[in-house]
Amino acid sequence: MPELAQVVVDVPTMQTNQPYTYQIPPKLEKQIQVGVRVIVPFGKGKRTVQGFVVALDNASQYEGELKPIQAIMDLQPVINPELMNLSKWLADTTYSFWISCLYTMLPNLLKAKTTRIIRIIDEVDEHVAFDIFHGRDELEMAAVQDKPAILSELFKLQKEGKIAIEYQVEDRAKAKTVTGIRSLLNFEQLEDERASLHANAHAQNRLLSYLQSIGSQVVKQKDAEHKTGLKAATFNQGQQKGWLEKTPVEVYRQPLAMQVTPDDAHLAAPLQLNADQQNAVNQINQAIDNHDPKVFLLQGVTGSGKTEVYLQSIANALQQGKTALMLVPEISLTPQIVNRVRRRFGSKVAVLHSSLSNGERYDEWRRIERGEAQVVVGARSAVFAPLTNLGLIILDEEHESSYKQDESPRYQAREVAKWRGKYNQAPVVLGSATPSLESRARAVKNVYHLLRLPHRVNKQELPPIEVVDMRDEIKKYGESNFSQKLLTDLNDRLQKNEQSILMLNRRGFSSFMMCRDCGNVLKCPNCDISLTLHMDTRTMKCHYCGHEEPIPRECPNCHSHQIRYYGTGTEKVEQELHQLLPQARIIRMDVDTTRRKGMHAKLLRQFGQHQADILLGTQMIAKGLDFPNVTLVGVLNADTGLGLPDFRASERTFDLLSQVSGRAGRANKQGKVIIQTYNPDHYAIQDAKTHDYEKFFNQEMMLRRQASYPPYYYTVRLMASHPEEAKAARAMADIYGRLKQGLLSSTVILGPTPRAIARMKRRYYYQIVIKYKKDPYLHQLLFDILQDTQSRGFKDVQVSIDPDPQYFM
DNA sequence: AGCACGCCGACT
DNA sequence: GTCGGCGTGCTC
Repeated sequence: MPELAQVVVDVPTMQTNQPYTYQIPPKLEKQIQVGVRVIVPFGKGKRTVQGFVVALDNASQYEGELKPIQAIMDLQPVINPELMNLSKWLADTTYSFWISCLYTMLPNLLKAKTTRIIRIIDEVDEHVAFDIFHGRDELEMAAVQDKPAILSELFKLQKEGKIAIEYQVEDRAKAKTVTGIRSLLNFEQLEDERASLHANAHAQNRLLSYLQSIGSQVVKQKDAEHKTGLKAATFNQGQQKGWLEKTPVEVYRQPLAMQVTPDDAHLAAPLQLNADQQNAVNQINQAIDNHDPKVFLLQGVTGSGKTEVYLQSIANALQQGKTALMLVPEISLTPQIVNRVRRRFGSKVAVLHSSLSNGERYDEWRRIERGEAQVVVGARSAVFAPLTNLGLIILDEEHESSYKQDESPRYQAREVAKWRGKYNQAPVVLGSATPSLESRARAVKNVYHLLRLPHRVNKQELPPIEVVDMRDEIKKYGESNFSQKLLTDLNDRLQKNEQSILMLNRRGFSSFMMCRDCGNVLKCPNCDISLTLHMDTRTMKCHYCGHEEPIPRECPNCHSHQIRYYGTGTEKVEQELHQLLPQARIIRMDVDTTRRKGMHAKLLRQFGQHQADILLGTQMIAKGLDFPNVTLVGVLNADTGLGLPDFRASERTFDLLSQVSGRAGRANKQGKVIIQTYNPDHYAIQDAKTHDYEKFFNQEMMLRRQASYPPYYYTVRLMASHPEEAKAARAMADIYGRLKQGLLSSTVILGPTPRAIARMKRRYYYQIVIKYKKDPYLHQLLFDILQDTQSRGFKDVQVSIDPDPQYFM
């Protein structure tokens, strides 16, 4: 029996980013396992924290006295051996805390909430008892946290021993329960009860029979009522008479209650594959069967039937007794795709949406963890789904930037998927119509295995794309979001009773209030950014810190009333469209109209049922939607992303236009795409127009090579922030010096420069970008820098490191 | 993070 | 002379 446990504690700092050794008390030694959560004393005082057991041991190098583990939170490990290994690798490669990585892999509910409670333990004077404690004998620390006067008073009382601070670690993970019943008597005893009943007590008589029929089982009371037709009151009588007892029964919450999970007997059959699809499935299946952790890049034009390839490969993995993980970008985690997987695999499927409540997410997670679901579909964080015996991992739309988490731990789900593939000896399939340059370049070098689906399943041509030069339009017809060409075609579709999709590209775009007299733009008081108008709440909001203020009636600078709203939001476009095409029925989809749970699905369903003629939306409508009656797709402003100081701007624009084009003419009707732009000659737009990925790839690779960007170079971004600009700049200059000295001369260090949005949440940001091919010193040096900046000499400076950043701005 | 220790300025 | 500010270091 091991006597010691190595525990990673929930204190996310660089200094505590290591396991601590604890004694295992004899009464806990049978229950303790690697991967369970524990409560341990940590530091001075009575402070306790949650932690994870990461190893069991018999000896420790630590000289001091070891404290004992106070309690175990889990009966079974919540982190299995694979995820334990993964968490360590994740912390190392993303420069983040081990504890943060462990929590990232689990549903939120397993993160403990610690509360500090102040309790009166001796006589205090009336002022304290009433003004601070409100007549009670305890108080939550959080209530007085930001009141320094009270805090210092409490501090004194603590010194005098009149109050004490208690720490409570509270486990929020609660299974949902309903009332269940269980018989307290055996068959004969129940029979005896029956003998003493009145002859007309039919209900009770029936209850007794029912109790006899269930034996010692626990049954949900609702089910029992349903089965017997008896009322709750009868069960209460039974309880009073001592026939039965009520006991909680654990149930899963019903996240998709509205959607039908088909009966496993009525699952949809696989579709017939074409030769290319069959070849892809064969190769993937072979890798599954041979435990070959190969990475496939499945490059297929929109409508080429990638999803069917995924589904049939998953089916094969299941047949081999293995499990499968399918990741899709959040934005395309639509009911359409989810239902398709459910129709094929029924109750074997677990879905991890971002829109699940914490409780629902916890329930789905437990279904996976207990092996009740063998197929998981989900967005980025589902890559940590606790599936065992993985046979296949799929990443759909692998080029999507949402696979990278933009806060610590800044992991790239694609890399995590590859790690798990290797660990499980399972193939990984990266699917895309427009692969990221990184992935395609690896396929060229045979690091990945390229599979192509060059033909659309219905043999239909890709829709013709027409590019409209908006500079000409404005000269001829004045300012409008709609070209004559687009209006004519929209009208035409209305006549034919066909549908259209309009997309407003919101990237690099802001809608703001500006004064026409003095040019003053309304800005956030905390951040270096203009406020955005939100009509739904009638406020101006800051997208970075959440600051909110009323819409001004006059300019705060010159008090002119000529303050107006600029920029194009979906709302404004919708209004304009109503004026231009009064007869058209429009559904608008953006963050405002889809915020409420289930609205996303509802709006899409309405559009699918042709309750509207035009679907107007932001990027969220570009992916994965498949409406057979849509024959026109319009992009109102194709190039707003091109102007951004971002080396992936062209790639993103090309992807977006290619994706959105795929929405037109999916069934047997010929579709058409109109792209409005101010940069009609840009290669990203021209190549999208001709559906020429290869040409775009070659052109973009050339530019990346010239400028030493990925995939030719790796990149890391360092950011430092401080409430005072000079302190942030100074810290960064310091870091620059250390990098310059410690790294190879072939490594390029850019900066330090203020970030594009230099001030956010009252802090100033500076950044450095490092470009390198291979630098053996980099990894350790970055860790050293993190360590040092979090201790001395860098007071209040926050430093963070972003490996392989998605944006440089 | 949260707490203690220890070193300097401004008060009873 | 002490009280309390904050910079520094440690938590098994």
